Amino acid sequence: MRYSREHKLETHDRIVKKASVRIREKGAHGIGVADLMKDAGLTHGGFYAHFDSREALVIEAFAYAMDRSTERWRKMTETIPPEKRMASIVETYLTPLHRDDPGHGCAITALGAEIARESPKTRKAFAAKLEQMVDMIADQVPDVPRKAARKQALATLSTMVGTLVLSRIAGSGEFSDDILGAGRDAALGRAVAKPARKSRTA
Amino acid sequence: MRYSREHKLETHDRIVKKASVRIREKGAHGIGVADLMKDAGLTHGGFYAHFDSREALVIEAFAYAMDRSTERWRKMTETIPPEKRMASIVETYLTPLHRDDPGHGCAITALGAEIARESPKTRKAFAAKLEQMVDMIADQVPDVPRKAARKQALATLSTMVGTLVLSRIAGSGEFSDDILGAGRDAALGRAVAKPARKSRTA
DNA sequence: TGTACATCAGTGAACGCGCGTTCACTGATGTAC
DNA sequence: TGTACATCAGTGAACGCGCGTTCACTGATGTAC
Repeated sequence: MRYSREHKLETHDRIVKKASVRIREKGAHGIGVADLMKDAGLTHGGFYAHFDSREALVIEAFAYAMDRSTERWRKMTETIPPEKRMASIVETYLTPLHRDDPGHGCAITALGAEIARESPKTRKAFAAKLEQMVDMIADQVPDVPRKAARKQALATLSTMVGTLVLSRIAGSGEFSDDILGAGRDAALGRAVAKPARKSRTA
Repeated sequence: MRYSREHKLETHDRIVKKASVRIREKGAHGIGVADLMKDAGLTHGGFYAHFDSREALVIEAFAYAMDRSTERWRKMTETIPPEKRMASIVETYLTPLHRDDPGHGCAITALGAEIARESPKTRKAFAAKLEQMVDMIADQVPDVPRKAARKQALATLSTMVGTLVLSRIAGSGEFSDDILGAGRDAALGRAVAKPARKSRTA
C-alpha cells in the first residue's frame, strides 16, 4: 500500500504504546503477537516489518512504560514545593487506583519478578531505565548530598514497589488496603521526616 | 507397578518440592509439566495421577514455598532475643546470596507480579499464605499492640520484597548491591528503632 | 502358607491447540522520466 | 503535467514446535481366598 513517510513510524509507535499497556496487564509472556497487532488495528503478518522479534517489541514496550512513568513524575513534581515532592510521588503511587490498573501503572511492579528472568539483553535494557527512574526520584530529595539522596530514592522506591506487589497479591479487599496503608505510612515517614519520636506504636 | 501405601505420597511430595524450586527459578509458566516430572525422576504421563491440572501443582508448589519460608523464619527467631528478631529477618533476607538464588528463596519476590495475574483461585491461595507470613513476622515485633505490630510487619516485608525485586532487575553488580544496601538500612531503621536523629544525610 | 486376581503408579505415544515466525502476494502511492 | 514502474506496509495462509492433557498399556505388589 506504500504509505507516506511518517506513516510507518506512527504505526510502530502505536504498536509499542498499546503493547506496553497489554504487557503490563498480562505479563511479558501473557499475550501473543497476533493479539498485540490486533490491538493496534493490524494483522499479525505485518509484525516483522516493524520488529526483529517479539522480544524486541517487549524491550521497546518496557522502555516506553518506564519513560512515561519517569517523565510523568518529573513533570508532576515541577508544580510542587521541593519538600513535598517525595511525598507526592509516594501518594500518587500507593493508591487503590494504581493497584487496580496495572496496565497504565508502574512497569516495575507489573513485571518485576519476570524481568530478572528475561534474556540478559532485556534485563539490562530494563535495568538502565530503572537507573534513570532512580535518578529522577533522587532529584526530588531536597537538601542532602547526592549519594544520600540516591539512597533515599532507592529505599523509597523499594518500599513503593514491594507494597504494590503485595497489595496486588492480596486482591482489593481489606487486607490489600491495609498493605497499601502500611506501605504509604512507611514510605512517607521516610520521605517527609517527621520530628515525632515519642511513641513506638505509630 | 503398585507401590506400597506411602509411596504415592512420597512421590507427590517430591514433585511438589522440586517444582517449588524450579517454578521460583523460572516463573509460574516458565517450565513445563514434562520437565517438572523429569526433575522428580518421572515421565510426564504420570502427572495426572498426582494432580488434577498443572495449575493444581502450581498452587501446591506456591504453598509449599511459602510455608517453608515462614517456618524457617519462625524457627530462626526462636534462638534470638526478641528485640533483635526483626533485624535478623531483614538481614537474612536482603543478602546477595538470596538475590542470586531465587529457586530457594522467597516465593513472593520470585513470583510476585505474576501471582496477581493468575486465576482467582491461585491468587487467593497465595494471598492466604501471605497473610500467614505477615502474622508470623508481626509475632517478632516486640512491645507494641497487635495492630501496630502487624503494620510494621507489612511495611518491613514490603520494603524487603521491593528491594529484592529491584536488585534482581539490576543483576548482580554495583547498582544491585547499592539497592540491597539502601533497602537493608531502610528496613533495619524501622526494625531496630535507632534513637539517632541528628543528621538527615544518613 | 500359597495362589490367582485386581489394582493403579508410572510409561510413552498421540491429541489438539496456540504460539512465533515465514512467505508469497497485494495494491496504493512515491519516484523517475 | 502525465505516465510507467518500483516500493514496501500490510494481509492471510502456512510452517514447525512445544505445550497441557489424554489414553491404552504395563507389571510389581497388595489382597482375597
